Amino acid sequence: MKNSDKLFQHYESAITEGSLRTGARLPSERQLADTFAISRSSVREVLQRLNTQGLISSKPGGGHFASKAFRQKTIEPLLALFNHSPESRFDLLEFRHTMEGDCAYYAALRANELDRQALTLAFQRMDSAYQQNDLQKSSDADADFHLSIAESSHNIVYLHLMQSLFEVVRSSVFVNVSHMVAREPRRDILMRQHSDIYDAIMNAQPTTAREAAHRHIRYVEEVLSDMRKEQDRLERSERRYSE
Amino acid sequence: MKNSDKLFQHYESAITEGSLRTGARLPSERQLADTFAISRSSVREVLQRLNTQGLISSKPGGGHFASKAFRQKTIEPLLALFNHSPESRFDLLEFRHTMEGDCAYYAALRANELDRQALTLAFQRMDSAYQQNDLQKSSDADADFHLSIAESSHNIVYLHLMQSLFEVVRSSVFVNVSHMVAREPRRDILMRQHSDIYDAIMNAQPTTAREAAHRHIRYVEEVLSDMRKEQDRLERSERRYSE
DNA sequence: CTCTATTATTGGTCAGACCAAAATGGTAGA
DNA sequence: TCTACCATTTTGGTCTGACCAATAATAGAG
Repeated sequence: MKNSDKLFQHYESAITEGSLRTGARLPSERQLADTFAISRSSVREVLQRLNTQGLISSKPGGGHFASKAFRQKTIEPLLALFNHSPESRFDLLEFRHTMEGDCAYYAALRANELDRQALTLAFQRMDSAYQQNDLQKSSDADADFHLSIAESSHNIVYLHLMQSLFEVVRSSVFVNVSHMVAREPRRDILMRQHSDIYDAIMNAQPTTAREAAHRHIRYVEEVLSDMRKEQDRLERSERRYSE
Repeated sequence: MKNSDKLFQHYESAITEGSLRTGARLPSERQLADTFAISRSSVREVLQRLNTQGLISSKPGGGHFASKAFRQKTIEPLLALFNHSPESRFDLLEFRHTMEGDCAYYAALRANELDRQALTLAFQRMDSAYQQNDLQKSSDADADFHLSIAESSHNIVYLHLMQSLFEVVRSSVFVNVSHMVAREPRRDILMRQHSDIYDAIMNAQPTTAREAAHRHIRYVEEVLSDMRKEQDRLERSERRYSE
């Protein structure tokens, strides 16, 4: 156990446990170095670590201050990716194109009676959510529907990945379905596509199911691409006005 | 924007996006300080930050390495699954069947000159490893080859998942290639399949590449299935003797 | 007492040094 | 030819002392 770790641990627990109230100022770097009997360089490295964990914030010339103790859970790797390279969203869709197709294929091939019941339930919930025009509920039900398909595929890897992906999608505003269904024609088209996938699986037609899933993802891809262009235009016009 | 942030950002994205492979070694602190024109202290503070984010791990006297813990998190639950329900290995192969096909497809579609060079290098290394009959080296080179394909696909999600999967494969004894290549005819067949994929990508024939990849995975599936039956027989006979 | 200008303190950065662990390379021996 | 061992170099970890710019504290002028 390194000596500097003692300092880190001390303040980590002090802040997360609340014994250091938010906004409280830490001793100066030189003082910390003195009291903990380590060099200032080491102190600074510890402070940097606390900083990246969001436990403190630093002001040049001012000091280091305990900040809100919310410890951000380690970011989901894929999510981290999305946050600072937005174009990767289309990479995700490209991958979903691959995956959802085969997933639906295997689901149509293997779904048993229990799977069919669960799938039907998810489908009906999604249908009513769409008709109620409840964006949040629609989005959740949509995810549930796709997850049910993954479960019906009886392949643990597909299920696991689908869960992870929707975790990402849920927290990524852009890819979220809720923005797509705002316009009615889109909503109907989407629902029709879902219905196609559902029917193919229930009728045990693997190839048809795969094709329906492909069509679905391709459409989502198109809509998102359109939305992106729209947003770009919007931003450009805003820039024009602010100049 | 601090100057040292450039360094942080550089390696943060490099690791999350996968352009730095798991376990890859970063330049030494002194060298980083030199190339980024900042002091070694600042470099160290950045490295500490990367460290607390779990992006790198450091060994005294050794170096700083792109951490595998990061990617493992995506797949951790999957890994646990593998260990105590062996039949899920075939689920993994089923998924690879889906993924590697399209991955090769996009690689053939998009590989640029740099990708081709890397791919060629990986292919040659794998070839010589197979011929030397070095099981460990073959297995590593095999993974490298498939990773190079994922890189050539220019899709971050594919790359990320492929890396994660091989992390699993590496730690799962069974699916490891090394057990397959023990028999010479299999080795030759595998190498021939790899060669097919390689050629298709280099000749920019997406559909051919996808089919070659499918054949490859299907063969792996068969071999593993045979090996499993063999092992079952072995265990049964052992039980007979021990009774 | 208020406002301002000076001073001290603080974080941010740098350069140079030393240590111990680890990797490297070469050499002697089998 | 290959292997085991040792010396050298490289690397991360730590320390010291210095300088700058932003901030906070203080003293002095009004």
